[in-house]
Amino acid sequence: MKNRQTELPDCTVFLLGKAYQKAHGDFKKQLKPFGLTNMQHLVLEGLWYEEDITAAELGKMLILDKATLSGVLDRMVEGGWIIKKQDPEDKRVSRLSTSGKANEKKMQLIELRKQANKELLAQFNPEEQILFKRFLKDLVWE
Amino acid sequence: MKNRQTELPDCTVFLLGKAYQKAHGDFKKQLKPFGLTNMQHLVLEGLWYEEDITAAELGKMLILDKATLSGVLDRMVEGGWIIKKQDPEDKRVSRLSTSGKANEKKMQLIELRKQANKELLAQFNPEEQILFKRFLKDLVWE
DNA sequence: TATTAATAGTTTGTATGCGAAAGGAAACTT
DNA sequence: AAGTTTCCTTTCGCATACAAACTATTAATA
Repeated sequence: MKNRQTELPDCTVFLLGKAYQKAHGDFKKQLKPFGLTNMQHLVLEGLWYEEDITAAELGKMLILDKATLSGVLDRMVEGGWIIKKQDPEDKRVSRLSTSGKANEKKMQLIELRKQANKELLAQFNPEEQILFKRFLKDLVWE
Repeated sequence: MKNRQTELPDCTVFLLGKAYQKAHGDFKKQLKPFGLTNMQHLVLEGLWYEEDITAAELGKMLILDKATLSGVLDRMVEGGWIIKKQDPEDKRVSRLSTSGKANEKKMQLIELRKQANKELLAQFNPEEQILFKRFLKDLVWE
């Protein structure tokens, strides 16, 4: 990663991708001991933020394609991280909740994310951190 | 995309991923008429920057895993975008070059990327643009 | 020089990511 | 109530990503 950017075109899309790649990779390593992927951790955070929601609602919250989410949820049910129940009111709907196994590690996993974010931004001063996050939010939500 | 971030944890890794997802998706749409994926476009840019390099060198330039690159290059050879030749000096090495079909569209494709970047950053003023790019570079290259 | 180590690429397996189409269910229309 | 539309989700196909194992080849060294 010591390859100076003199070698590369001044492309923000590229930079954004590589910055994400790095942040994603770093967090991935920290999650490995737990047997969770980044996506699975994100789903847990989403469900802890709002329990018993539908897959569609979760997808909206996390800005995830329903097609992507479908497979992720299946693997998480298999892995015993979440529970998926058909809504009795509306049979189209899957209601999602976290498992006991997941909840046992809740504090630990949330702390892990906080730490990862702190480390990611450690090289910036507080004002820069605020600014950077503002930029990202502006990009995501126009 | 009107889902305000009040719904989401203050997670920079997440924001970075979503900002990338959006930038990537926007550019993807613009590339579709050309029959190129974002990755394939990136490879062409890399080869126009430095022709006749090896897959390993390209991977280093673009910060790409060799396993990922291997498949991408295969599909690009199939699609007639690049030419892959075994190096006569070192039989392990593949030397890469762009095809005539690719070179015909070179100016157009480079312009497309420049436009995409301009649009991505359009909501920021010049100072903010510089700052944002600096932040990203700092993240990627520490 | 025979052996070992390092390098370049491919392959395999798992997990995203998304477009498109399909399936099932509920809501709406006439 | 039959027909249409809309909604939630899954499935399929293709394209990244990356770890790990493997092949082929070259370099290093004992």
